[in-house]
Amino acid sequence: MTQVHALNQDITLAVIKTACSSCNLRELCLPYGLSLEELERLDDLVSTRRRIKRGDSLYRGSETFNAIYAIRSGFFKTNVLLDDGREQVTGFQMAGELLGLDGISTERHTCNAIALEDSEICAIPFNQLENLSREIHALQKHFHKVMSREIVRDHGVMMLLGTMRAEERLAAFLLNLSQRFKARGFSHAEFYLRMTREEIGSYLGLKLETVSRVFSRFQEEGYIAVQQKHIRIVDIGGLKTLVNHRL
Amino acid sequence: MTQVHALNQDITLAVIKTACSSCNLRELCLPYGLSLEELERLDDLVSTRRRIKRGDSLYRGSETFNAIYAIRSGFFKTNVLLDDGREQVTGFQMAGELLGLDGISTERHTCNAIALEDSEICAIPFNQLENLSREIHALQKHFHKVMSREIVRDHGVMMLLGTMRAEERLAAFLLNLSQRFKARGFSHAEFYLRMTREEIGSYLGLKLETVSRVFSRFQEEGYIAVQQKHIRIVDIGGLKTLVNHRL
DNA sequence: ACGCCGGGTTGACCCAGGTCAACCGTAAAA
DNA sequence: TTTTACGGTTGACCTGGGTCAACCCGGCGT
Repeated sequence: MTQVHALNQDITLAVIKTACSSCNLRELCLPYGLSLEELERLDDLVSTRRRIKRGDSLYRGSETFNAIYAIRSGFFKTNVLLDDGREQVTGFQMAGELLGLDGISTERHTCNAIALEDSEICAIPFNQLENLSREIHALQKHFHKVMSREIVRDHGVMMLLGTMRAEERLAAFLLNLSQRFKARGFSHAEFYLRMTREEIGSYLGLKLETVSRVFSRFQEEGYIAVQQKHIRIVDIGGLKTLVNHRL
Repeated sequence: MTQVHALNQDITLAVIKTACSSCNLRELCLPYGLSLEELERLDDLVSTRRRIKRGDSLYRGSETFNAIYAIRSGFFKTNVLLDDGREQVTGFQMAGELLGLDGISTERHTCNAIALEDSEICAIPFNQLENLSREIHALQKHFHKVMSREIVRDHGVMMLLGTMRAEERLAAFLLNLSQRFKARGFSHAEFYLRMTREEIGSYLGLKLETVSRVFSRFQEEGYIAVQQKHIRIVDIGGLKTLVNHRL
């Protein structure tokens, strides 16, 4: 069993060995703003690339932390579980985004990262990243910005959870996804949701039935066309209006 | 007018000139884990100390970012405003905690930091902090941990806003304050709330009336004694039970 | 081809917490 | 000392979204 697993890993490593310097996500990801020479030094550091199958976890809460992860392809959710079983999805992450920043503070992960589709990740040993970022100013600067961006993003979610009604939350959610797909060169108007209604609900502080109902209402009112996980945004301006102006 | 202001600042600076190395918050704050020699280098960096009067803001959203702030004494809230006037309080900060980390990502502040009582802060120019943290390994490490801790904290708030009922939120809120006061050497069982019911409500995604009612109910049920802003926790175990076990 | 199952939709009903409004207490202003 | 104003409390009522339950649909395993 262990042997088979190890074998699989070797094959996996061989297949997807790819460098930051040739990764088309480098402008979204950690290498942003680095010179070619600096990029190569980062390459040396990112030795481990790994596939994660849909439903498997990249890491789990309470595991010891020693690396952060960049998503090469695929889609993840992070969640936190309460003793009594309640789940809070704390984020959805897509290609070019970093996972695991939560683990730095206590040197243990504080949430679970679960692949919502077959994914590939690059593991970046954190100690080495700290070492390198002491030498490469641009890397240090960018890493700090990435961490800070995460904090700002979380404040946005707090705003959403604390002051918005269901329709506003879902409109904001769709607009956010749309904008992120667009930044990755995909259509901003048409995409597949990788997560279930229940996961969306957990993220937005709503029940799955409410998510479903609001999607239906959005469709009736001509904002979007939904069919299961397929979303087409028909009236993006309408959604934007929904978010900011209380009815 | 400007002259008077400048004069006041001079006096202020003279009065509260104090070094990190002799600050009794150093174990909670940025200097954590530094050697004496390292501490002195950090001292050089923290040149500006400033008083903020109750109600005044330390910084406002969209101001350009160039320093982070350590609270020497006092109490702050941070908030974000929506176009239509809705406010979301994103956090309450007390002595030894850092403010302004949100500004790193875009080099502009993304929220307002407002003093809830007369306070004193130390401004730490961020560029210089980055420079120094490239030289002092322990400083770099600790700064990363502080940023990460902020992310973890925000996940906690998301959990609270996304899955908890009003009583659970308020119990969690009181326990959190209690624990932070304790860490600063104050009573963990008896303290003054620096914020209004409305601000608590905004932070917890509740209306001020609900906050008031739940406090009254907690009092009836013997968990706490409230009188206006004065809180005494009578049954800390009871509150803890409330948080984790859905009734 | 069929049945199963997990995810999604929809309806009927309910309740936690929001809303609106009256009133109170304390602390600063006059 | 009195006045005023702001924060807090409490009550009556309302409603958005939760709950419970039935049903639907599409993909997968047999």
